[in-house]
Amino acid sequence: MEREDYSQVSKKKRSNKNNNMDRNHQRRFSDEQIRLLESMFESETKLEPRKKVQLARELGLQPRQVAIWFQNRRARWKSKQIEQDFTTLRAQYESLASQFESLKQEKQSLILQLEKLNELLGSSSTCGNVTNSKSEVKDSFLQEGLENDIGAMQLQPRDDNTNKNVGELKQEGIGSYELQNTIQELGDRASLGSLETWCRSFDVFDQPRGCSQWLNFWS
DNA sequence: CCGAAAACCGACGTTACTTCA
DNA sequence: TTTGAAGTAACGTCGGTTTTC
Repeated sequence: MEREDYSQVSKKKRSNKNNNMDRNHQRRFSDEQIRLLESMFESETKLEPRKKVQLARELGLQPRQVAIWFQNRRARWKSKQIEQDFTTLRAQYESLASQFESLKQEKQSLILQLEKLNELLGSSSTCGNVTNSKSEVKDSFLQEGLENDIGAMQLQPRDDNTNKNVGELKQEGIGSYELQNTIQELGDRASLGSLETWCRSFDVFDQPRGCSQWLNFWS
């Protein structure tokens, strides 16, 4: 259906508040005019003065009207872009937040394991006999059922001991000093700051198009 | 060549109005 | 029929760039 020109809507009373002729002439451009303007905008969002005059002549409009249409069209395009960017960033944020939540849970579980290991270490150090304490620790590992959980974890390769998993260390018969180092490693792994600092470590919010404002918005 | 004034242009915010649910 | 939200053409202002003198 064709759009109605405002000038043709005789039934409607027009306000006399505004005396400007342009505002009373034609409220909406015709479908054909819009179609041409849109196709022009698709090829170039800014018009050269000569093209503007030519297009205005083709459309039966004033060059000023064409210029204003392009200005408004650019503004509409920009706000659409902002809307799309917002949707994308929100999706990214939600995905990161969920990853963060699961890491927090992992952290909690690591802390629990640490506490148990510290308890074991405390009770073994009171004994004073290294050989005994080693076997007690081993027995306790088996009793607590931690062997599978912790033994499966590959530690960061910082030195000879931490490059091995706990199961291997136990096979070699580790002492309480080595065990403490191992616990320290676990503690390092379990340290998790805020979502923001965690994200920054991946440069997630260091994208070029002003993402800090979104971060501020969501934080 | 340099600098001030004028002209031009685009972005942005706003207004007045229409359309539609 | 009324009303509020959304869309749109046009405007005013401001700041940056180019042109003119």
